[in-house]
Parts: sequence; structure tokens; C-alpha cells
Amino acid sequence: MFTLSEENYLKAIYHLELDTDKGVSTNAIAEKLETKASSVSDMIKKLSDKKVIIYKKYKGVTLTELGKKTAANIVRKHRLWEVFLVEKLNFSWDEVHEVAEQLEHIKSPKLIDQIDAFLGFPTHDPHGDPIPDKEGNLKTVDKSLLSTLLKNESGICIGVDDSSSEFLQFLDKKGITLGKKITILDKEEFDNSLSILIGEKKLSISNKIANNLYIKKS
Amino acid sequence: MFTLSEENYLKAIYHLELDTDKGVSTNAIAEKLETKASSVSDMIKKLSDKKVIIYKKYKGVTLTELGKKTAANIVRKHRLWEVFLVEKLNFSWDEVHEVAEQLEHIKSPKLIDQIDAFLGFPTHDPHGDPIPDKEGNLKTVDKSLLSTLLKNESGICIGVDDSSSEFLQFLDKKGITLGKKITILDKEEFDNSLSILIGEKKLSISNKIANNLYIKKS
DNA sequence: AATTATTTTTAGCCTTGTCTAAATATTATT
DNA sequence: AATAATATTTAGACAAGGCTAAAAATAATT
Repeated sequence: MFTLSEENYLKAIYHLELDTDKGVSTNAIAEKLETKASSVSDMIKKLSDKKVIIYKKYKGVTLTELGKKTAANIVRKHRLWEVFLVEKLNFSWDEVHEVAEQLEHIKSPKLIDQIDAFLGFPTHDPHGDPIPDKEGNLKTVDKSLLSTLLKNESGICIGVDDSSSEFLQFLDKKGITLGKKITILDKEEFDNSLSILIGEKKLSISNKIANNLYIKKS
Repeated sequence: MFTLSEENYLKAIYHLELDTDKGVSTNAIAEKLETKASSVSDMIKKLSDKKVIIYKKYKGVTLTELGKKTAANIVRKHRLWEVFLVEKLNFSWDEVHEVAEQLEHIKSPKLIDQIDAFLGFPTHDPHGDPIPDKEGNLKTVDKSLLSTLLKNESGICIGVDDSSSEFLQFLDKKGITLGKKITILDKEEFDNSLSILIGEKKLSISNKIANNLYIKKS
């Protein structure tokens, strides 16, 4: 079994590993967890002893199979709880993260299985992120950042990269939600802003926004 | 805010205080939490500093109003989660305690309010224990131990004293569930066992069982 | 009232997880 | 290749929460 702190480290390493092919650096973990590199160094030794990461001094860490499975299971719980909060308890998608951060550490296989069934075995969380299956496998969808679409291309909004509540509330205000069809009407060279059609509405979208919205091209 | 450990101490003191009119002793707390008296002594100082208990050396402790409210809120969460597990996730009443012990520490006022509403504002948990309201008030029902009923008296089974899974599974096996009507057919002087009528069935019940079942006389 | 038994507290130590400051490796730059 | 900059680890400290063993206070008995 893993402590709360160990679980949080595993999750951080899991997420960081998705963004790189090399080992995950001490500093990267420290930054993600808002802690100090020295603390990370200490924890790395513990996790290495527990056979969930491979660790060579000064060379960064990689999750073992056991580590990956353990981390994926925590992510699975996090995302299932997020779905539960939105679908059953009327939370909005910008409110769920903090609570799910707590709920993901509840230890009860039956609980999470039942939640999964209760929700009808969802495949994605409210931000469009895929929910790992029980074995820890993620089904990867081919998604593109809105900013990479060309003029006159279109697709369905399927996820966000940044899921801070500020960004999500901004999207709500603009009427941008998962499942909506988006068409690029025009691209502005000067500041890389976009003119898009979403539903019936025309909107102007900054590059920053376009860099945080995932689209499934159609 | 309170730590996990502080919350568990508050809850223990809260429960122990219901059984006595005097202060709660260090030893009693230690026994309830399966820890050592010296650890309790340490924690008592911390809780006293935080103004949730009144503490006079060697004299036992009493919850302050703040302490009572805090503890009642944890109990409220515990019992609401138990209802949720049984009503929505197909847990049986002997499986819920352990998971609720974890869930009761989740910090999110909105979450527990929504769970409450989702469940239709239940007043009692699956073992018949009352759920404190938001202000921490318990509505006390007048309940009698089955063992105190006289021959030919009858009532409705409304709760259990011992909620260990062994006892609850025993009750399941015998078909004894909350809400059922029970009539005392006979009392055996020798071993204080009872002959009862529950639903259509006649059962013989030991004194130990009868001392752990609450009845609302009718 | 004096002595014994029990309860409670104190003192000192341990583990987990964190930190700062200093030392050491590695990487980048001239 | 030598030096500067950055990243990482080590050493030592601290707080929370727990423990054992010993001391002190209270309660029970004779």
C-alpha cells in the first residue's frame, strides 16, 4: 500500500512521463508538486525501494510496470469521481478537480467499480481526458490543438489542455463546451488569433485559448 | 482546519461523551482509538489549544460547542456516505463502515450538501443511527433494547447497537432488517433468551443479540 | 491514614515528510 | 578544455503523530 504522499508523487511522475520520452527530472517533479527538489530526492529513494520507479542518480526516474499501473489507477479514480460530481451532483467542470484530488485516494476497489457501473462506464472525464481502464490502459484518441487547424477546417471540441477553473469558466462564458462543432473562419497572422464558428455563433479566439482546446478533426 | 488524526479523536470523544455525563477519560479514548494513553495525552493538548475541548489535567475532557459541532459534522458525513453506499452503490449494511471512515474526511461543503440532496435528505443511516443536521443537532428517537421488552410486547426494529459486520451478517441470515415488526412470544428466565415473531417467522434469539437490537415500541 | 493499584502525564525516542544550506554532478558556454 | 551555470543530492533540522518506560497524581483498600 502507498501513502497519500507516495500516491501524489506517482501521479505527478505519471503525468510528466506522458510529455517526454526521457526520464522525469527531480526538478520537474518538484515544480509539479510545488515542493523542493531535496524533498523529491528523498521520496525518489522510497519509491525506488518500493519498486515503482527506476532511479539512477542524477538521471531522472521512470515508472516501472507496477508504478504505471498504480498511478493509472489513481488517475482512473480521479476521473471517475469527476464524472460522478458533474453527472450526479451538479458540479460544474471547473469545480471538480479539487474534490477529486481528495476522493482519488479513497481505498476501496468495490467503491470505484460500483461508481464506474453507476455512471455507465464512462470513457472520458468532464474535461475530455480519457479514463484508464482497470488494467491502466488509456485509449488514445487523435486530437489536435485548435491552434493547429487551418482555415476552413472544422472539428468537434473534445477536450482541454489547461483545466484551471479560470480557463473553464472562460469557456463557459463563451459557450464553448465539449461536443460542440468548431469551424475556423479565419486565422490572423499578426497575433495568431482565430475567427471561429461555434454552433450558430461567430467568435474571436486568442492564440492562448486556441492552444488549450483539443479538437477531433472532421 | 483539522488533521485526519484530530478529526478521529474528535469523533471518538463525541461518541464517548454520549455514553456518560462525566468527562471522557484518557484511557477510554485510547481504547476506542486503539492507541496508547500517552499518545492521547499529547493529542489532548493540541485539541485543547485549538479550543475544541476543555481539558483539566487528570480530569478527562469535554467537547466545547465548537468541538461538538465539528465532531457532529464528521458523523454527519460518515452516515450520509453510508446511506449513499447502500442506496446507490449496492453495498450491504455490513460493508459500509470501513469505506465511510475514509469518506467522512473529505473536505467539501458542497459535496456533502449535494449528496444529502441526492439521497433525499435521509434522517437515519443504514444501521438506524440518526444523521446530525448541518448545525450538528441530533433528533433522538425513543428506542428500547429488544432485551427490555416484555412478553407479548411488540415494536419495529429501528437500529443496532453493535454494527460489526459479523453481527450485521448474522441479522441478514436470520432475516432481521430495519423496519420489521417484532413481537416477544416468550422470555426464557434461564438464559434470558427470547422467542420472537418477526414477519411470519418464529425465531429464538439469545440475550446477546437482544442486547444489540433497538426497537421502537408500538 | 497509610499503602497499594490504577490512571494520567512526562521524558525521550522513532518515523514520515518536509525544509534550508551546503556539497557534488552534470550541462552549457566561452 | 576550463569555467560558469544549473541540477541534484546530502546533511542536518523540524513538526506531526506515534511509541515505551518512568514519574506523578488520583482512586481504592486495608
